[in-house]
Amino acid sequence: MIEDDDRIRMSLGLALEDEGYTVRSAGTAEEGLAAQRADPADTVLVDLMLPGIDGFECIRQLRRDGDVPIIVVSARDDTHDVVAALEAGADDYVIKPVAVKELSARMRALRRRARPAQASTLTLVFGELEIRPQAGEVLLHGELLSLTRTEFRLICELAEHAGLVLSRQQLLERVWEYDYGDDRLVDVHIGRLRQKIEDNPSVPSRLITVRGLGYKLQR
Amino acid sequence: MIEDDDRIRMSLGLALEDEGYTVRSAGTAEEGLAAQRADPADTVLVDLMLPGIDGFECIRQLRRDGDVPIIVVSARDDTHDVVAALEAGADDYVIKPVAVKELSARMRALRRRARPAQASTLTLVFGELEIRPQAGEVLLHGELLSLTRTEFRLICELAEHAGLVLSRQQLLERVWEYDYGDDRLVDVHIGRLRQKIEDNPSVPSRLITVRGLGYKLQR
DNA sequence: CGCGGTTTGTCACGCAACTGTCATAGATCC
DNA sequence: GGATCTATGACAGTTGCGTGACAAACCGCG
Repeated sequence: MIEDDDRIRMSLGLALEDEGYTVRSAGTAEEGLAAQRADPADTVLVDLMLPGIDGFECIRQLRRDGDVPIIVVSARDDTHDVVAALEAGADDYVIKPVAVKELSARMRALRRRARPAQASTLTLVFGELEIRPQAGEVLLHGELLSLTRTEFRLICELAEHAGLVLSRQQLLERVWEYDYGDDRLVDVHIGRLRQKIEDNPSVPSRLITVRGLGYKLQR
Repeated sequence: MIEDDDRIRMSLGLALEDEGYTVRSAGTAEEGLAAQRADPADTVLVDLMLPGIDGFECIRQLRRDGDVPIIVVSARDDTHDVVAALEAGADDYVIKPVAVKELSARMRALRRRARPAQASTLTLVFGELEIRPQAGEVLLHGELLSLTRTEFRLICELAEHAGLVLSRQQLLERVWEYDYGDDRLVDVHIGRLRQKIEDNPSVPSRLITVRGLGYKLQR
């Protein structure tokens, strides 16, 4: 929720939590946008009258970053504002004060329409290597590889953070869901993965060792 | 547009045509539903106060037939009605009299969210395999297969997410509506389904096992 | 209400594939 | 040159999957 009026933020936030939502709120567009980038919510409520960046611009920026459902919650009951907000990329526009039940129903209705957050992760491409987390497929030179589950989860994890070094411990946590574990285990699986995704496994070009730190997938 | 008041139908219809829409209208839910079945519109506007079948029931039936965007245009400004209409499957609710510009903007906003051409889920085609969820038919090489209810729901679920891996737990939830369940159960039914839809059931080419993850229907 | 046939869920078993461990060999750094 | 880090082959234990058999539940029908 991006809303500058503290009281509304408080009361609406609590009311929505009663409805079962988890609410995070920001007092300015800048804060809200940053929060949405850092850790995206699955629905955004935004006021139009904001200090600094105004609501319309805020909507446009949210839209540029992704296709999160956006509902305007505004005190202004004016056709021009409604049209402008929807044009900017909002999905719905309700007038304050709003019945929480109605807002909640509108959020649910909108959620039904929202694309199941896949557009971004459908295919990750790294040159000749393509990874489709949803489809459980990895292709090299256009050909389907047969990876084991561990190999698959490992490469997905690396691909989601392509270019960043992940330590063995991080990988153990995320792929194996171990709290601790033997670093060698990661090595072994990296090795097996290289056999499959590297053109020359002994001289890795995609799955890179960063000595002392961990591994990364070359962008 | 499903609306029983002739004057509103007239004026709103003309106004929307000015906005560039092609409008067809019906005076009762029965007429409107029939029209939508015969030649689906890409957005439906519906009043709540209708003679015969009322607006809520009309929405439910439209929803059962497909996922056309539905906007309620009602004179009643009542939270209960809004919530009920949205629960029934409507996507938006505006109060009469409504500014045409606003209605038009809401229609456009909704259209952005509408799944492109999934309205035509009449037949899902996978090579020689055709699935008609609405008709309850599955054809292989043009011939009608006789599937059990479970097999049918299973293949529909897989077909709706063709190319994506569905885990056994996901399938249990969606096909069986179990919250938990035995993974073997899914295996067994997948096996039975393969007997019917695979040319060589022991070497599946359509209904693919993704080891450690689940199953998917090959696009 | 009872009767056939069909559908459904459970189970146990066997095969194939996968996993983690270890030991050894190799690479890199200072 | 020694210390540290990484790669890899082999192996035994485990897991995941497919399947046939079977009993319970269901269904249409007389």
